[in-house]
Amino acid sequence: MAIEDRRQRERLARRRLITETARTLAEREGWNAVTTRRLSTEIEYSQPVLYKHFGSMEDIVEAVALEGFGELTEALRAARRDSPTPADQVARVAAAFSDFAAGNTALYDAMFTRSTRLHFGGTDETPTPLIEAFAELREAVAAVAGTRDVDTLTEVVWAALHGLVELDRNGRLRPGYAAERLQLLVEQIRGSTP
Amino acid sequence: MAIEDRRQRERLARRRLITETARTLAEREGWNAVTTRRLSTEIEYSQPVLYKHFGSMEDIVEAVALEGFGELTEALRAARRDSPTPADQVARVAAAFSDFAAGNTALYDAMFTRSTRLHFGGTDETPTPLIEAFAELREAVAAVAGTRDVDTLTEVVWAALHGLVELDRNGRLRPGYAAERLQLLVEQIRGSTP
DNA sequence: GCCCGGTAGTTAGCGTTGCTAGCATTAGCA
DNA sequence: TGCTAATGCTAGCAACGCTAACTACCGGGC
Repeated sequence: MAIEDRRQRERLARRRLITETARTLAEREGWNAVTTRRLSTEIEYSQPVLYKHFGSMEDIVEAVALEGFGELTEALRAARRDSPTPADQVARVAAAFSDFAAGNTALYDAMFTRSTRLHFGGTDETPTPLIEAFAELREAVAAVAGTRDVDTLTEVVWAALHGLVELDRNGRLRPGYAAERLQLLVEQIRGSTP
Repeated sequence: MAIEDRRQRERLARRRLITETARTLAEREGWNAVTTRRLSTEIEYSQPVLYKHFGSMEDIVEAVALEGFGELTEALRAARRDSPTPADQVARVAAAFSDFAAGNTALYDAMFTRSTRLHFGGTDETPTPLIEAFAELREAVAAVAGTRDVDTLTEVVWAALHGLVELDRNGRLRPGYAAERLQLLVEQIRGSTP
């Protein structure tokens, strides 16, 4: 069985090679540059090899997106951990979210605009990385929610953060005021929390 | 010169025929169905005719998006006009925004995710429909802003509304709770306004 | 040690995409 | 009536996602 193990190891390694190459290529030249041909030459294999690992180009983006949600979770968790008081968590986590988006443009794109199939609720199971990232924000929000419904409030904050990122990215907001917007948003959420 | 007038009228009519066909086709079958070939057969002209009016497919989407911003402005204006008190405008306008997005899926897509080139600030002039739509929301927000900076607050609300629409649309939020989210958002913005 | 089956990986190609060069045809003015 | 210019078409290019069909090779059975 050792031989089968080695094969599976190699398969996994190549799968990771594909997603990592796709990601770095996207980060460097944008997702439009990530074509099956370009990606295959970049990994020094022929095109059909991609399809041994993924059903379609979209599946590759989805794999990258999932990886991104894992990293986002880590970033939010670290921000929460480093907060001096629970009430500060929202501000820290919000900033971490914003920084993550700014520092991983293409990755964020894969996570939030490029992958249509990563759903939340519904019948089919939600991918755990998605749940975990959301849960981190929820914890931060819960500390200042007061009488407000935590789930709803978290969704609103989540949406507001995403909206800010996306509109800012597309030049739909005044440049140079990102920090002010983020601060104002956090103030609205914190309300009169100590 | 009457002949030249007629020609220009015809050109304009065909230009509108293109954008309207693109829009209805997108609304019916999604933007993926709007290819240059499909669109050209739909308007009963050959492909190159499209390029006599627009530089690229993206330009067509942009034209549709601009039209959409005009209609959005109208919708927000009407919502504001029908508000019983100025303090109610935010809620009405927010609902109008949400309804607009729900009722014009493809159009909203063209406006907010499909058109990358419609910028706000910066050196080049911002398209007026964009300014006007934003201004309507700004008026509504101003009525409850209090000591908060109106521009920043408007941008935050604008972003939150967009984020809610987009995440909801992609199944990233709990289905069936859109109204609650919207209400909670408005409450945060209104604060303790009478 | 030799053959044989399954896997790995390739080449070549299909249908479709956005976009364009270059040719007809028609309309308007002299 | 004949010339010019605009109008609109056919045909085709390069690149796209994806797949069929073939070769080479590795590993286990006699």
